[in-house]
Amino acid sequence: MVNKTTTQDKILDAAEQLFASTGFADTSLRQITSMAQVNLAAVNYHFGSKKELIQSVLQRYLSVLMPRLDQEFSQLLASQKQNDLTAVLSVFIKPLLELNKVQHHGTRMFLQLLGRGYTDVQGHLRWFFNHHYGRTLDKFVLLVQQACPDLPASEIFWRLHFSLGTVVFTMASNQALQEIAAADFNENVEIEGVIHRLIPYLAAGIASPLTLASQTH
Amino acid sequence: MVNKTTTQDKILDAAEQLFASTGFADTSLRQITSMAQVNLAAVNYHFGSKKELIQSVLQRYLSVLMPRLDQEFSQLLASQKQNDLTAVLSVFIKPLLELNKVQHHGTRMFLQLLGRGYTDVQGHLRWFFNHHYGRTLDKFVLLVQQACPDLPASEIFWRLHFSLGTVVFTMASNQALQEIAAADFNENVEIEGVIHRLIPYLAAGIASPLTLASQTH
DNA sequence: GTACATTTCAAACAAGTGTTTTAATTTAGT
DNA sequence: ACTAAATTAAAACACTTGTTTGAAATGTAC
Repeated sequence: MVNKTTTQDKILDAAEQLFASTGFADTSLRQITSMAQVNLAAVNYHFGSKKELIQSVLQRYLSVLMPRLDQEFSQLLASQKQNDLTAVLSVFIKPLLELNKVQHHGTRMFLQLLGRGYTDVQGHLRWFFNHHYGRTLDKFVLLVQQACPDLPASEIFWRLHFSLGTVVFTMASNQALQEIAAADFNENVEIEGVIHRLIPYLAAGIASPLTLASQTH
Repeated sequence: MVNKTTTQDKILDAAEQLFASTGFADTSLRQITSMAQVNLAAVNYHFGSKKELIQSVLQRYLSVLMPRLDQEFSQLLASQKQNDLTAVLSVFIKPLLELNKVQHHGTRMFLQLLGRGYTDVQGHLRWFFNHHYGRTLDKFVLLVQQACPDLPASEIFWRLHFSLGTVVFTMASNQALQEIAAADFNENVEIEGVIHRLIPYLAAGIASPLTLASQTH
């Protein structure tokens, strides 16, 4: 037997694709099982419920990505040299692009899914993520604080969430954006190109000087 | 008879609140009509369909906001002086905050709805917006281009969408963010405060210098 | 090959959805 | 006050959703 894909994997692959393009709420189990060419009941048999299927789809990527990120963060924290913001943000690039190895269109799909996960959110995904990977996130925040010693913690909080918005939104609507860019500017940017445009934008925003306005409000 | 609120308004008020907190897809007409204390069929009678109700909820704000913005943009375009980015972005502040006059928690609700509208999007809202307010949007893009003459149009395209992501995401999760900020930093920031933190962040990101990386990808 | 556990399958289930229908009621015009 | 239009009301409709059931099929160990 060559290259036997299990029922679980067929479901995960189909679900991933449909969730990314249609969202979690607007994708039915019947769509998923039909595309995966498995029986409807297989989802509940193998994953328990739709909610657990959603988590499994994300977990397939997160379980690879997050330990890698954690390791990179720890390494940067250990090296005592002064890290600038661009360097800290660039840590994401390699681990993210390596997701293409776990699945065919790994990076793009995963980021799009992550976008969906944060916007469709009813709560359980947010909890799931913080519960499993909160420690890793803390290391990242610490690195940003070290790179921006002049910014108060509250300001960094807001700016990191602003940045999260940029990333999440860009990735959730990545496909549409790339199509527009291709049509309007004859630009064929892969996901890698978007990431490289993103980092200087984010770095400039996060490190922007404190203004009088932002202090008095 | 004093202060008679029509059925339509009762529906709009309830729908607005539920859409903002639960999203469009996850809010049922029965929830809406029950909160509004009107008959279920009233939605289809007065608005035609759920889809049209969603558009009406947004339209109540957009029909006030967009003409005001359009006027401000035209005014800036007419004045021949060199506009810097912060000035262009600041144009949004006053018209946005004036939405509080059309409804009690106007600005916050509207921005949260707008966030939902762009993330839940199945397409019809995006079309609706571009169809009605595309011209106004073009003026804004022109102003940004004038403020950043060194940036190619394609780069501006990407950075404006990055910024859109920040705004949309921040507003969609505005309530949660304010609660966290209040708990962690003893900060009680109103919507106005968030906007004033947002503008320098966005301005710095949009105007960030071109790097080698962003040019070669 | 028999026995046991795992997996697949078709069908039904219970609950929820947006929408339509038909009749009752209220409102407005003359 | 009468008539006609606009609005409200309760009920049913047609459909989709996630989940469960119980029997058939498949795989595995002895």
